Amino acid sequence: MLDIKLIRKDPEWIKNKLASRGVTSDEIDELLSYDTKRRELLVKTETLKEKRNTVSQGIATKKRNKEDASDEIAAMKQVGADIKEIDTELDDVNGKMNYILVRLPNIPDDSVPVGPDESTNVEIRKVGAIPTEGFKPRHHWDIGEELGILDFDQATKVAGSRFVYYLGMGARLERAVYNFMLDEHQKEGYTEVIPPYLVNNTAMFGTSQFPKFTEDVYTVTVDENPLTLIPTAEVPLTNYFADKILDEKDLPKYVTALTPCFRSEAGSAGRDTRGLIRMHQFNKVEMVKVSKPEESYNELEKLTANAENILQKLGLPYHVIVLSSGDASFSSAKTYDLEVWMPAQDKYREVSSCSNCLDFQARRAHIRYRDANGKTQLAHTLNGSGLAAGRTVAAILENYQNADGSVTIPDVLVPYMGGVTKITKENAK
RNA sequence: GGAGAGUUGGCAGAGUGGUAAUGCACCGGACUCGAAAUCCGGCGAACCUAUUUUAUGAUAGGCGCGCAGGUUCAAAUCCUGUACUCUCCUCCA
Repeated sequence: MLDIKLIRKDPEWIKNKLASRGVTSDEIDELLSYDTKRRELLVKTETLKEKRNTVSQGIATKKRNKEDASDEIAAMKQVGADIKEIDTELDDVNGKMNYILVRLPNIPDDSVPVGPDESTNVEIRKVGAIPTEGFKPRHHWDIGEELGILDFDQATKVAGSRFVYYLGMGARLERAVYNFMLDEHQKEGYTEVIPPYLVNNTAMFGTSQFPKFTEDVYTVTVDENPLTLIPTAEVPLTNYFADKILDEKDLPKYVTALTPCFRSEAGSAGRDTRGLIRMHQFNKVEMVKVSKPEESYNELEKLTANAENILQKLGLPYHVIVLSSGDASFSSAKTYDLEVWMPAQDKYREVSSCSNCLDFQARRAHIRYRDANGKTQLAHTLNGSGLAAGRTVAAILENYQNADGSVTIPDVLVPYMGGVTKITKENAK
C-alpha cells in the first residue's frame, strides 16, 4: 500500500509513475477527493468529540455533587446524534478511499525500464554457456516419463490437470535439489523456517495478494472460516514479522523456507500445459528479508546473488533480467527475474523472481522497527525464490540429458543423491 | 467435540457506567572518585487529524483496554457476535 501522504503531496508524480502500471490519473484524482472529504469530516467529528468529552466531564462532576445535569445531557444527545451521522459518512468515504488505495500497485524504482509488459524487460547479464549436444535435446517431460520418474497421466486421473507424481529417482532428485538450496541459504545467514501452509485473509492482505488476486489461489472454508493455501512462502514468511516492532540492531532479518505452493493458474489456460513448468502445486524455496530502508536495494542485489549462486553451482546456464514497470508484480518496486536455459524449448524460463517491495507490504502488515532515536519506522521487505524446485528439476533433466536417455546428476547434488551420478532406466526406481 | 477461566502500556497488574491506579523497567537529576543502593523528577503502546516548523520537532485534539457491532449524555466496565490463549474432560498423528 502506498502512503496517502505521498500521493497527496505530489499527485502528478504518482500519476506519471503509475501510468505504465495500468493506473489512470482519474483513479488518483478520485482517491484524493475522498482523502480531502475524509479529512474535512475528521475535523468535524473530532471537534464534536472534543466537546462531548469536555461536557461529559462536567456532567460527571455534577452527578458526583448530586447536582442536576439534565440540560447538558439533553444538549449532548444532539451532539451524539451528529457525531454518529458524520461517522457514518466518514466510514463510507474511508471505504471508498481504501478500495482504491489498496488496489494501487507499488511505484517502480527510477532504475526500472518503463514499459507495458514483458517485451520491455531488459537483460542484465548472461551466465553459463548454452550446451550444444550432438543430438536434438528432448523435453523434460519426455525424458522423465521415459525414465519412469515423472507420471503426469496418473496425477491427472487422481487430482486433475497440472499435477504430477514424482517417482523413485525423480522424487529423490527434487528432494536433493531443495535440500541443497536450503543448505546453501543457511550458509548465507538465512534462518530456516517451516511456516503454516494455510493462512488467513489478513496475512494474504499483508503481502498484498488480497484483495486483488483472490482468483489466483485456493481457499478452503471450514465453519465460515476461510484459509488460503499459500501461493508462495513469501506470505507466511513476510507475515512472520507482521505487527512487530523490531530492534534496529536486529536488522536485516533473513529467513528461508521450503514449502509447497498452490496456484489456481486461472487465466493461463493453454499455456505450458505439458511438463513441470506450470503446476497447481509445486515446491519452492523462498528467501525473505526485512531491512532498513537505506539498505534495501543493496540487500536486493545480495538476495539475487544468493539465488544465482544456486544456478551457478548446479551448472545451469541462465540470464538475469530486470522487469519493466508493467511486468513487475503488484507489490514490487524493482524485480530481477532469473531465467534458466531450457534446451528443448530453446528459450529461458523463469526460476526465480527477486523483489524489493520497499515499505509497500510493511505498511499493510505493520512491519516496523525502532530506530536509534527511538522512533518507529516502517521496514522494507524483500523476497525472492531460491529457487522454484520443480522448474529447477526440469532444467536439470533437459540440460544434463544424454543421448541414451539417461540424465547426469550435477556434481553438487551427488552427495544428496546417495552417491548416484546418473539416472538411468535401470536405477530410476 | 464438552466445561470453565482469561485477553489492559516493554513486563507485572488494579479497575463492574463518569473517561485507564500502582510496581518493575526506562530516561533525567541529586548523592558518589565511579557504581550500586537511596532520594527527587519525568516518561505509558501504536495510529490519525489540525496548526506550526521544516528537516530528524513542537502544540492541541481524536482514537486507544483482543477484534467487530450495540445500548448510553458518557463504555475497559453493560449487551450481542467473533478470534485467540490457558485449565480440565474427550479424542488423536
